[in-house]
Amino acid sequence: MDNKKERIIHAAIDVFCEKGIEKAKVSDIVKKAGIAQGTFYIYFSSKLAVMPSIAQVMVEKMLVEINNKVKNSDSFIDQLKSVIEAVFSITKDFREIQAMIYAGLASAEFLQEWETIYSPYYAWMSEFLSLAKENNILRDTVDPDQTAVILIGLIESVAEQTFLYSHGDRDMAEIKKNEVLNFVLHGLGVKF
Amino acid sequence: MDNKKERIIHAAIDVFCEKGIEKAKVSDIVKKAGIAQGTFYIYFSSKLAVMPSIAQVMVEKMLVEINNKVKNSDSFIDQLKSVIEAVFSITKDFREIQAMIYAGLASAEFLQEWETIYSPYYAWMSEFLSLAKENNILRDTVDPDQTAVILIGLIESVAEQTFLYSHGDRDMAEIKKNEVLNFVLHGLGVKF
Amino acid sequence: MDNKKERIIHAAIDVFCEKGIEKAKVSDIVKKAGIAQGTFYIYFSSKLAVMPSIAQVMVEKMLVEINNKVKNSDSFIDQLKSVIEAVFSITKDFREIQAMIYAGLASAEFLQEWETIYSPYYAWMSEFLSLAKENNILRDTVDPDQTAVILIGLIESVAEQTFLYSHGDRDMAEIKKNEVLNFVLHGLGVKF
Amino acid sequence: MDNKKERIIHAAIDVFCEKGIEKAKVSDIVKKAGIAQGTFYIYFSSKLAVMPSIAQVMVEKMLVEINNKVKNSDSFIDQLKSVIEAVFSITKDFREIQAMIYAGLASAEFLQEWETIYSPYYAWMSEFLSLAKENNILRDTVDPDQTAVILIGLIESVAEQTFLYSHGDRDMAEIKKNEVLNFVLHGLGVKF
DNA sequence: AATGAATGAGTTTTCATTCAT
DNA sequence: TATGAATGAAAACTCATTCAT
Repeated sequence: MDNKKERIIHAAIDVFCEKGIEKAKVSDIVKKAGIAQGTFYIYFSSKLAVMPSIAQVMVEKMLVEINNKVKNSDSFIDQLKSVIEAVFSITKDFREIQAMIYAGLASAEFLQEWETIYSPYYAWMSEFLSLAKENNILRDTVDPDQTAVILIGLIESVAEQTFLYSHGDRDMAEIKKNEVLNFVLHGLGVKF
Repeated sequence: MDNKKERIIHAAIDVFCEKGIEKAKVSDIVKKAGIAQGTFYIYFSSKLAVMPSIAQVMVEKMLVEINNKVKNSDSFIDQLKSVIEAVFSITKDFREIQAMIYAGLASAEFLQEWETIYSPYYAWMSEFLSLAKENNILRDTVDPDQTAVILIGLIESVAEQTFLYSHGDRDMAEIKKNEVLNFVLHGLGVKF
Repeated sequence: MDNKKERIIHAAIDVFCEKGIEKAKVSDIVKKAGIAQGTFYIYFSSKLAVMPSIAQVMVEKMLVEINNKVKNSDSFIDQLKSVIEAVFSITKDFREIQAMIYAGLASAEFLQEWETIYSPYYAWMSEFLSLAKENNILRDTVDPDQTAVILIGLIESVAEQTFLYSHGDRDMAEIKKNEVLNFVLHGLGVKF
Repeated sequence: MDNKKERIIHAAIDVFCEKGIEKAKVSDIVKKAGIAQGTFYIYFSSKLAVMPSIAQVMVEKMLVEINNKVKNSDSFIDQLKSVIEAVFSITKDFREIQAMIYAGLASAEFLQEWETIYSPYYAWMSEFLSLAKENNILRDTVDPDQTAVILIGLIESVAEQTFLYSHGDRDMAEIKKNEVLNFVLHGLGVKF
């Protein structure tokens, strides 16, 4: 059943979060998933081969979080705030996973896959900017596709940096988010 | 000789680039460095303990590249262009290492060290912005420290994305750099 | 259907030829046989339990080949030539299987079975010699049963050696066959 | 030290003899050799990779046994008897190893090696026959190289068959040896 | 009878680290 | 300092066999 594959992926995410990248073992994953060691290898050829599936889940989580936070009725600025909130929130919970995925990219035998997996995320952001541009809220020179990449990279990297160095300092996160919002608003040339 | 330590660090960089974080072995590193297995442990207490040294080298490389490209006599915009050039250039050559360092950060233990290592990089950028702000080139609301983090994250992440997905497409890099420059100029509220 | 059992045996022969004894898996056999993993165990109690059936098939092949080649109307020498031809021919095609069966013998459990399986082969050869002896063609001291073992061992081992070390060299096979024939004729004390 | 490699090879021979092919484990071998598990892999890349070394030792054992038994002062017939004794003796003690080596040959990635390893054995036998031929003891048509192969194959295969099917029956071995001797004397056309 | 996903004990294999030289 | 063979605990991975369907 595909149920088993799901369980492996989610167990893998949990274990990586708890134990960190280096110390996570397949045996931990299967224990958490409640399956036999051998079953793991029916679904994934090796420990590394789970990564694309994890990335997929992370993208899904991100899109769900964004959709939960961003209300169509809100103003563009509020929507942007919500996007930043969403990215910070997911990054806080899954910072290690994100780092692991980046590292996984490096040793990629999967490059083609990664593009496919991430495209919905970039596509959403691009669409979000397109809409705003059509509504004449952004400067004319904004290219939605290019800017989507910039926005995602910018927000994620600041979020990572935030939760990496300021464990528990809640104010710091708020300050960072505000600073990001402010910079992005100017970067996009948002008309108030 | 300190020469040996250097050789270990550079061999480690090479091996991590080639094999990725999971598969790099101490035996590969020492082979490449041309030293004995045991010698490694004279200079580094463990395999992970090389990481800070690698990060250090990367930061140095980055600052050297920036100092080579950025001329004090240039206008702020040209200097910014040069910074972007520098970051893209280093990222192109050492993308895997950057990813690895991010992942290495995750398995912490060294957190304190990391901040010390990276601070010259952030400090340079902050100083760069401070100077521009004093010269009234930027919008008043720019906070140099905060914005340094934003700028570095933004440029690096786009650079990574560029070289990860568009192997060899030279035009793509140019387009991305321009787009980044444009966005940053607006984000900083640069007065032309 | 008994058809399935046949398919398993022949698939097993193929797989053992291709992969060798150590690396052959039940999963390979069932894949080749086009049946489910579990079905294997309906027909054979374990992986090793196929071996006797394989040996049986090999003996049958050998006897069929001999019966095809050896004509009753031929002279003894021509019949002997044909026997050598037959053994060389089968060995050429199934060298790996023969070796595997020898190895399989080692892990016994089935010793009794093996004797039963091989006896028709030895019996044929013994009968062949008995007839010649009755016709006064062989030296008086030939013991048909003992000599059958000698003859089979002799021909098979040279054939194996031939096809193992002289891949594709057709002349070599002819030379070896002639040498074997010559030696055996003297060994049997054949009266011309 | 090369001492370790030796110990692994001899432990491997012991274990294969005791446990049979299928059931021998690397862990058994290292236990018997008195070394660590990992040490095995310094000297041999896998369990199968020990085989050529084992074959080498077997050839050496055989030549030592032959040299012990065959006295130059003996008549050719007595020398031949001693050769048969030697081959039967070694086969009795290491039948499983021989079978394993044959099977190993089948899955050969080592074919080239095997020829080199076995050549001293064939060379000895060829030289043995050459000498007898020069002394006019054999029929003129004997080709020493070809006949060496025939002789070795003949004696070994009967010996294997003997110890496989007549466990403990000492008389049977004697009968077989006599029969082989007799057949070979005729085959070689030995002049009494 | 047939299936094939699941099992998990058993094995191989790895590799960071040590230590006698 | 430098060496590199040796270690062995720890991990990955295999695969014959079972069993619910």
